[in-house]
Amino acid sequence: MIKTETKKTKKQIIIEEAATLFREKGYSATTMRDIAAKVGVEAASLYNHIKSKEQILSKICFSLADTYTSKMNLIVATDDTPIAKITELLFVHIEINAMSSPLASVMNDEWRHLTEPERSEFLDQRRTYENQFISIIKAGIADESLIDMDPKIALYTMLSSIRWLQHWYHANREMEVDSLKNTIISLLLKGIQNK
Amino acid sequence: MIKTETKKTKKQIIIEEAATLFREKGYSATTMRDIAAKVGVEAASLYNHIKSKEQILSKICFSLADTYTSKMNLIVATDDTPIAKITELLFVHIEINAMSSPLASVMNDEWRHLTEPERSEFLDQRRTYENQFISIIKAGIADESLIDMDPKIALYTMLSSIRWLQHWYHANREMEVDSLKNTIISLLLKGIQNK
DNA sequence: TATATTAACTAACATTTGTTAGTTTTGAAT
DNA sequence: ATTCAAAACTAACAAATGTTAGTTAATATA
Repeated sequence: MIKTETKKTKKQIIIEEAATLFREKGYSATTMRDIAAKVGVEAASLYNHIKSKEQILSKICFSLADTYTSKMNLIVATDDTPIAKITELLFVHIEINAMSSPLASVMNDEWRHLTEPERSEFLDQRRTYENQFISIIKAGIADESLIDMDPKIALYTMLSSIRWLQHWYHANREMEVDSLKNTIISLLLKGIQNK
Repeated sequence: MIKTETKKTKKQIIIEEAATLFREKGYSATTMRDIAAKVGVEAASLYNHIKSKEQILSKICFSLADTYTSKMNLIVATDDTPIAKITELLFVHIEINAMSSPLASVMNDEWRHLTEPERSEFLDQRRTYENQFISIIKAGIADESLIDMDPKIALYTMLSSIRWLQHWYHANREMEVDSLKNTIISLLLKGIQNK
């Protein structure tokens, strides 16, 4: 079969519907029959397209993890200032968490239901990403564009601060994405205090 | 039986062990038999102390929600400046998320498995809390101690930024809690950018 | 049209799940 | 020592779960 890019494969549809359910109810509380009903098919028919329930989760986690990884590699390769790099990375996180589907919620909250060896692979990939991010923060501290602080705390606080978007934003679409971006970035760079 | 405060009731033990498991594996993936094994008892014996699995979750969510609510009421009643109030509230959040048991994780991540009417009650209580917090932020914007920004974005970003502690901190106990507090508060008030 | 592959279906499976029933053990108060 | 309630136990349940087997319908290729 020729795969055109306009038409989604059934596998993709299954993964997307599953992701929506995983975000709503969590991985464990979502049954194959739930997913099948959303797709419009019997539960057993899902297995013509996917190998197992866990493979669906795996595909979700790694597809988004790969997106983050490749973005990071692009940004690392530039000779932007540390602050410019961080700003760009935060843009990526905001965009993915605010806009992109339920994938972000699922990757962030349900990865722990992966079994070995996928679980370790996922954590390795995440650790690599975090280390790259921390190097950028350290470079910013070194050239004194950032205040002297624990880079790990700074990283986790920044990344964590964006996570609420994945739960809240799709219910509050009235906010403009660009103003959202600017508000959050300004908050993280300059804080909330006046002067 | 006389309830002394030094000795935990079996019900409390069950709830604590359950909370640990709910944080590790999630509510749905935790079975009554898992909990029973941790308590050192058969699954059926749990029902001499608790009414249902969901009641355990309910107790966890509301006990911590009540802690937040009463802290908020204390702080609202003072005549501190908005920034002082916000700082104090953030201290509370940091302390609870970093120190206090698995309750925080469970309340934050597993409340959606509550069924009605508990689910709505919980959400009502949370909304009330958030509205009180937002009022404080608005007061700070009004007296120009805070920069002019969307109070909702500021609130969610700040509260969300602290959540990583519940997942990460108990694995990284070497950090001092006080320095952790100060770093995060400074980051949120003044940002990461130098000058 | 004939053929071969893809993907749907029904039926059933072996486990696992939360929970109840009924019984025995424990331990404190009389 | 006897009593009685609290709390443990064993056994079992009905429902739900992920998945497989076997079969039929749909669709693309020859």
